[in-house]
Amino acid sequence: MRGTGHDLEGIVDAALELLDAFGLPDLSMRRLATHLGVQPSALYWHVENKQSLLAAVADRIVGEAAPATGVRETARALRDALLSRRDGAEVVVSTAALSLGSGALEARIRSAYEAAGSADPVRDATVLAQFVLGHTYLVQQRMQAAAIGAYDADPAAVAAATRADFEAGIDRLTTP
Amino acid sequence: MRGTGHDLEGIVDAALELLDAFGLPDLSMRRLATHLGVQPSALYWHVENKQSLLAAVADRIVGEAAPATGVRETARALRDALLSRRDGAEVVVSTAALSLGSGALEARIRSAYEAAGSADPVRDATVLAQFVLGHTYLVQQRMQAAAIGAYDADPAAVAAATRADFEAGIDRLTTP
DNA sequence: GAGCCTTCCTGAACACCGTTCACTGAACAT
DNA sequence: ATGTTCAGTGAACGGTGTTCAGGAAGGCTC
Repeated sequence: MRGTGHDLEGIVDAALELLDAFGLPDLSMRRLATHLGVQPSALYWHVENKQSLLAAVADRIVGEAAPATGVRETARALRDALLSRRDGAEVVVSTAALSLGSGALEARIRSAYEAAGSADPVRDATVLAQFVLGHTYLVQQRMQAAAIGAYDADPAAVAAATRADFEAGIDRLTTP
Repeated sequence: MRGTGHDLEGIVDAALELLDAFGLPDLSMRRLATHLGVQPSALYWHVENKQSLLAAVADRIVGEAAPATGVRETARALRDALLSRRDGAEVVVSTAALSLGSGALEARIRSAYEAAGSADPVRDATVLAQFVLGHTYLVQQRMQAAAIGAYDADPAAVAAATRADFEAGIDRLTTP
């Protein structure tokens, strides 16, 4: 059903729904196809790979980050964007080499540094992007672990504590 | 054949060999079993999961980092340890929640901070560990991409440039 | 020495996975 | 009418992690 007219955008939409609902490990091409009312092989008309599909998903996640002015604000907006989708950080990081979903992320940080008059915006952006991605990946992993099993219970407390960690990090990294 | 006497340590050894030889995506339980001259199901007597196996591998990778004194030196030693194994950073990061392979990594950084008389060693260690892991993961990904296809050719040049990025990062993060 | 219990492994199966490929319609252009 | 392009089907291929009943071998106790 749903007959005709699937394009890459619609597929990415569906993938994001499944991602939020079931998480990255359970986001399979077969599941995605079923969700779109289509045979799995049909996806390969629109998409070359699962990898490239995930890259498109990563680009969308990064692209949905709220606009912001200033380096710190940009970093916060990007962190929030990754955290707003289940396994968002993992998707973006794992497709960083091709996407460049993290290329887009780094580019946004870089232009913020340029606007702020940095002496070496490329290096500054590289370093800050590495911190943002590492931090967010580990935080999200920990939040999921807290949601499932034991660890240290309350995810809200985890969110607050990690937010403070993040502020400490960008504070050190953005004050020369 | 090879009859009796496989323990977790030997399995981790074999897994590390396969990791270096073929990379993480091609490190399957079946391949690992074949490499040990054993049926795949035999592995599950020694190991609960593939995940927990990878966690043990991650612990080993981190544990092999050279001893070092000082925060910066510790961070460098850990980065080198992750880079010395193919896909080492990915293995450590992806098993961070359970391992805690990154727990061990963070603990080493923390004690370095304590020895240096940090006011808040826990937060400092968390932040620096997040940077080290994010940086190393992305660097290793890029180096592999450079080794395979295009990107920007020479891996040695990539190594030098990323090393400078790393120094810039730990410099900012370790000077209050 | 006989029986048992623990340790380690086999062999087969289950339910998936990403991906390929020949083929089929429908829509549109000539 | 005819041919081309778009979009999707259905079946298959080789691989994956994991489970489970069973079996062989060594050490313990009676």
